[in-house]
Amino acid sequence: MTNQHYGQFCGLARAAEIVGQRWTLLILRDLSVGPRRYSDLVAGLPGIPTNTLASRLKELEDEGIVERAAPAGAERSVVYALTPRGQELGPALDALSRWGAGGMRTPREGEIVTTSSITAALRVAAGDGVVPSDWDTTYNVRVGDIETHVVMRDGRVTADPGLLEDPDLEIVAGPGIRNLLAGTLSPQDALATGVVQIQGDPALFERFAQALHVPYSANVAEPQPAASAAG
Amino acid sequence: MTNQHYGQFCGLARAAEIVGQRWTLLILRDLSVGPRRYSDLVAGLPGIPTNTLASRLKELEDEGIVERAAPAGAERSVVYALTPRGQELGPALDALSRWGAGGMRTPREGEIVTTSSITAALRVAAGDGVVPSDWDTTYNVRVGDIETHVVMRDGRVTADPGLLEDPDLEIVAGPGIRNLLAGTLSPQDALATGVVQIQGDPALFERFAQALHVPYSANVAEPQPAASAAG
DNA sequence: CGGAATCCCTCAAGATACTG
DNA sequence: CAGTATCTTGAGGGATTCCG
Repeated sequence: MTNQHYGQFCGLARAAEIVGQRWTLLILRDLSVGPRRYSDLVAGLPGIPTNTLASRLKELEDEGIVERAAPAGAERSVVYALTPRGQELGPALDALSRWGAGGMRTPREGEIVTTSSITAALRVAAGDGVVPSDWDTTYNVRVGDIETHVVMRDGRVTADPGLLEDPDLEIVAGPGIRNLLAGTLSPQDALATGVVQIQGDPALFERFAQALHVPYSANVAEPQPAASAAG
Repeated sequence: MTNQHYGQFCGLARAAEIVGQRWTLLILRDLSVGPRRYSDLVAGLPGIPTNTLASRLKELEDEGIVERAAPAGAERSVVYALTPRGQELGPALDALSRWGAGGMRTPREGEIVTTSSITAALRVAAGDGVVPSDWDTTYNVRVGDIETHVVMRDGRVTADPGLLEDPDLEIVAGPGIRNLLAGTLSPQDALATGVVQIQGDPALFERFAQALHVPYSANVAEPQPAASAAG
């Protein structure tokens, strides 16, 4: 029983045997953004032991979920990518992300964001990725020292790591940008309070907030509030 | 770091901290079928250590995902149920179930099915649960010694544990019924090969197969085939 | 330098017994 | 019935070393 078998002929049990392994969901999240080298994964998953990462990658490869791209020719870097079977996990990862996002309020002590986490969050926030086809807007989004960009074009919205050369709008924020995307903070208030700073047309910022949404669950129990009458 | 914190302000990471715990997904699956007593859970999760179950239930209660129903009056049995926040996990559990089901072929050595696993699978197989509103059909479904029933009525299809008194169709099968629901085995072949036995109108059996579908991934890598030229 | 394998240690989880 | 107590095991955390 190496890999946590539950002994049940059940789709959820089979899924749990894989995504229930520590770090696996985050590895899959990073790979869902795009192919990554081993060192990229190490950098994007602070705290992961290198042997655990190596084990997970091997297991996922054995399961047909991840593939190693052979270091062809002068390229001396092994690249890991999701297989088609791995990509089929997308809807499940999205659903889990939404659920988890719905329960997020403020970052816990020491919690960080990574390029992959922001990019994945923006993609999930884009939902089906459909926007009005006459939108043609590019955004650079910086959260802390993380750099990503969003493009709305041809009726689609996409999010990817890195910055664009000459975006229509520059957005700089902290993790509090989550409240904007959750709808608990209006674009106007986000700017007025300084939670988000922009450089460019504020109308494009409203468009940004209009196209991207993360859930906000009303059913979250607050962990031990001050003993008096809590909201 | 008791409960596997990943240190990332990310919905998926937060979700992983909960559903990544061993047994948690299966506990949630069982509770998603309906409220359960401690002993029900123990019985439905063969192999779970009782202290692990107790820990999980406590953690899930602390997270606001599960609630203990107080043993009111003469009832001396504690009942666990999903909170609204726990029910919000439904789409994620369904997505994971579908993905896992897509990778299932035949049961591994010793794998079993449980009442909750079958019931949950039938619910997932029902998709959005919509059927033609003129269908009014009841089924008893036995898989091994597991007893469940399916009702199609008022345009909805539901699945629940236990048997009905006088169903329109009795279905008896093994885990191979999965191939019927996956579409890799026709209702006719299922009957002809004896994979499924029915008692009642075969047309109702075709309706059953028509309304319930589990995924079947074409992208599954078969585990270590004979060493020669593998697909 | 990127991509791991190895070592050691801790703690979560497995197994079983026992109690309110 | 609903857990707690105790002991054991092994996966995973952390650092270092090795290899190509």
